[in-house]
Amino acid sequence: MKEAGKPKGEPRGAATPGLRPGGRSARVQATVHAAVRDLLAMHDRSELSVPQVAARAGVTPSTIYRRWGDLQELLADVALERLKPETDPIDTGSLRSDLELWLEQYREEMSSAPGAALIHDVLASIDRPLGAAQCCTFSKQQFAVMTARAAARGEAVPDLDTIVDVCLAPIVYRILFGDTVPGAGYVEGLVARLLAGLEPRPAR
Amino acid sequence: MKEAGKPKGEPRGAATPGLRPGGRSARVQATVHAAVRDLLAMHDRSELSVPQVAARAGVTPSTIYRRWGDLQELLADVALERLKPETDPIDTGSLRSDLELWLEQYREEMSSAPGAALIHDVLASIDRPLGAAQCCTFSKQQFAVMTARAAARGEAVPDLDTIVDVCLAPIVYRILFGDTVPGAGYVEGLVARLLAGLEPRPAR
DNA sequence: GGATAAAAGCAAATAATTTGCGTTAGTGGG
DNA sequence: CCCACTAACGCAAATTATTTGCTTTTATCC
Repeated sequence: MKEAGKPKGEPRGAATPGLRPGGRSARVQATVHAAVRDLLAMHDRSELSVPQVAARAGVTPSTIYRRWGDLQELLADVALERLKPETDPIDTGSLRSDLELWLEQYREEMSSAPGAALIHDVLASIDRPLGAAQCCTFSKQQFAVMTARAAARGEAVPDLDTIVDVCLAPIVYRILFGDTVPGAGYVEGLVARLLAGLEPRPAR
Repeated sequence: MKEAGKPKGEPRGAATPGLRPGGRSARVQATVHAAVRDLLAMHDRSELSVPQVAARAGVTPSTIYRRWGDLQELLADVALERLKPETDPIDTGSLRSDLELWLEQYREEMSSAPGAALIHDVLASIDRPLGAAQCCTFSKQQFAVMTARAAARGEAVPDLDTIVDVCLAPIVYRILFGDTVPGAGYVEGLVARLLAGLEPRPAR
């Protein structure tokens, strides 16, 4: 029996944000995250357990349980951090190629087994569907940078939600549901569809 | 430690298909499925455990472990069955309204907490990403029925993959990633976007 | 009907998770 | 700078979940 979901007394924080930004707490978090990354890189994820992570991180299992709740939450936390973009999207001079480049790179990365695992981990978090939302926010922020630049150049730009719907969602959907794997030229088609709907002003 | 993923000796089957279609095996499967559904309807999913399901189903836990592996696999199996459409999509006379009706119903159902949980459960299955693919296949089969009817009426019909990309993927994406929740009129917009790309080629 | 083997039951062994309590170490007030 | 305060950690016992070896039941095929 895990724990009821209703009257939870907030024992576990979101881990990343500041519970006690200070020394030890942050140190433990970093160590545990590193341990997860290492173990994930070495063994198969089916042989990953909380006690194992704890041992490698040099903390007791109860520390992890108290702070993250269970393995899924911990994995989601780690995955979210890895999904956070570290740099702004490359500026190629046009929205079309900016999008094509970024989306193609995203597709490439998330089509791989480890990439898909990241998305799965983020989605698996039960107590915190916030993680998935944040993951989506990351992408939208990247799109926002691109459209801002495009708008500054005088290009007509689509809505952020529309970019997500037309270009990002299909990629993610196909990865998650293992539908026909997107091949070369797929991303170009999505972007073309997005930009084709620009001048004609679709209802929204 | 769960079990390695590579050299698995096929101890657990896909559960639903025929390992031993006959009497007892099928009976146990039905009982266990029912137990999961009942418990899921009663308590919160955080207080759902294999031993609990076993107790309610009147089987020993080891039976469940041997057959499904773990709780996630079992939940995925149950969810997949519930996601299987039991009837053909309603024939309203046009592809546009057929799609609008079906997608709106899908959106409505999967936006709810229990609906979203079904999708999550299907995706959570590790040993069997096939479940998710099958889930996608269900939807495509529904679309196939609609487009076949439309084609018989002489309507121009889009590709199945295109329907998934343009109409289904955005809905699922928004549900999973908790992005801005789709409101009224959302589905109509998606279908409009899909069908807009059909006849009016001249648009330039 | 009887041989065969898959699937289930049972129970002991192992591993994971929870929990109470004492200890360590950031944080804020004097 | 020192002290009180408390969040977060460590430790270990208690609980619960999972695995596993072996036996028994029961479909399935001759």
